Amino acid sequence: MGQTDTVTRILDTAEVLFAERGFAETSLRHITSKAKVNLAAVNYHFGSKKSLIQAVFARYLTPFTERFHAALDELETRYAGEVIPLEVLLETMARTVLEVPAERNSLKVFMRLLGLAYSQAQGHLRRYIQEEYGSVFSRFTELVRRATPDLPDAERFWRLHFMLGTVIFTLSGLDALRDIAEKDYSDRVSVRELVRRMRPVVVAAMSAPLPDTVVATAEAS
Amino acid sequence: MGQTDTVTRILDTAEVLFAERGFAETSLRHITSKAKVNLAAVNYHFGSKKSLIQAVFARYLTPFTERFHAALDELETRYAGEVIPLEVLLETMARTVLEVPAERNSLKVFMRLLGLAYSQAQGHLRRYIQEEYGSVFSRFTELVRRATPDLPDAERFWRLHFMLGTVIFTLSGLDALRDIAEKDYSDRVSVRELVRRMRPVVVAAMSAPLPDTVVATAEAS
DNA sequence: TGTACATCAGTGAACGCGCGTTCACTGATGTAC
DNA sequence: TGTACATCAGTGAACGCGCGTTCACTGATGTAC
Repeated sequence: MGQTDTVTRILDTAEVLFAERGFAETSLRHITSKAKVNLAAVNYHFGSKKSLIQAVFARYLTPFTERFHAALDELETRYAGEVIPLEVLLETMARTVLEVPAERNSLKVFMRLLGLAYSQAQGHLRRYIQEEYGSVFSRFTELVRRATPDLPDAERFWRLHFMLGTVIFTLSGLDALRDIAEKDYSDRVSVRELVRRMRPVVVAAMSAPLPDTVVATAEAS
Repeated sequence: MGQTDTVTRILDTAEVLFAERGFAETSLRHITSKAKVNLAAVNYHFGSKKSLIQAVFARYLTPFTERFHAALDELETRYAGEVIPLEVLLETMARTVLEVPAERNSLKVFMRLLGLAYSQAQGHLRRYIQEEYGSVFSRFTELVRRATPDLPDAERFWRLHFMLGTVIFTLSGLDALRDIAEKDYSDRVSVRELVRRMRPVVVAAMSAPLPDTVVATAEAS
């Protein structure tokens, strides 16, 4: 068994188990026994469990960042200084998000990892992701700013995070929600299908009217 | 130290630590030492760590369910068989959500706990919440159904959860987001202010056009 | 060409540690007669 | 009224267990001379 093989088997198994059960709840023993690899191999190849977790993320984030930058380059060239419409920006992001994990593993796993990373309050993970993701996300928000010139900056900030909440919550809690949807509505959805359903919702949310400037206590209509 | 005191100290400390660090990452030793209570007291009063987690939820959900039922009773009386508008339903839920934790602890903690509960894929917690408090949510979604008669059932389910994601993500990561908003946009918001900003976004999201081919996909209800 | 040594992926067993839980016990208060 | 017993919140120490990590080791392959 060559190095590449062992390392890959560990990463493949780890990402699935992490997504299924969370980081703390997944032991190295579970990973290595399922991957049919020696227990000590994780520490030999990655140094620690923490580094293994970061390595799992890197396999997604590095190609994502690369492709998203490329996609934005392409858009900027195509629109040649013109404002890129919001729908196009969102569509491009969605396409890139769907594209990258499709080459390796499922989007669900990636999103659950992202959701877990966000819900880790102490967050060495969030900091690590910020470093990998930061530049491409800033670039994206700047383009969104130009596409929504009537939105006050603070309002746009909050709405983007409202939508980030939608995406992360839905896709990271996917199994739970899918169980309920199937039980109550006989509705079996793929991740792709869900992302498609989110699109008009996100566009409508970003284009919603501004809240009333006067804070009223209870307005019935 | 009377029973009430010990039990309350455990619950008060546990909910804060769970919200900060997650369930698996918070040990009983950490809880009991911070609460200045004997380690064995948790198992004495609650039976197990799992039951303690459920008890923490019950302290929020029981009063919430009670008040929300009462608020819906009042609405149904007021509208006397007429359809209750979506805005009114959302406003009523928002008011109840804001009201309950204000009596005890912070809304932020409650939302973080909810977010954690949903992201546990294994989900004894989700099942517990569903069993104990499902009825009030069913009642609410039935009223939402009447207020949005043009939305397919499955679509409404997903959109309600998209919005649940917005609320949980935003309010549970409140401190961090608020810091960024203030630093970058000089925008200081209260929780009440944020909920006000969410209202038009949520209404727009629920009223968004259906995705292109949604009816064509396999779901025969 | 043969010999000696270096490198390195991989291994099996053990390490110490923190975990949730258990258990025999205490001491205060309530209750029966 | 006094005595005996019951109840119950709370305690201190220990239990067994699974955890991440370490370490001395193997065995295959590469390299120097």
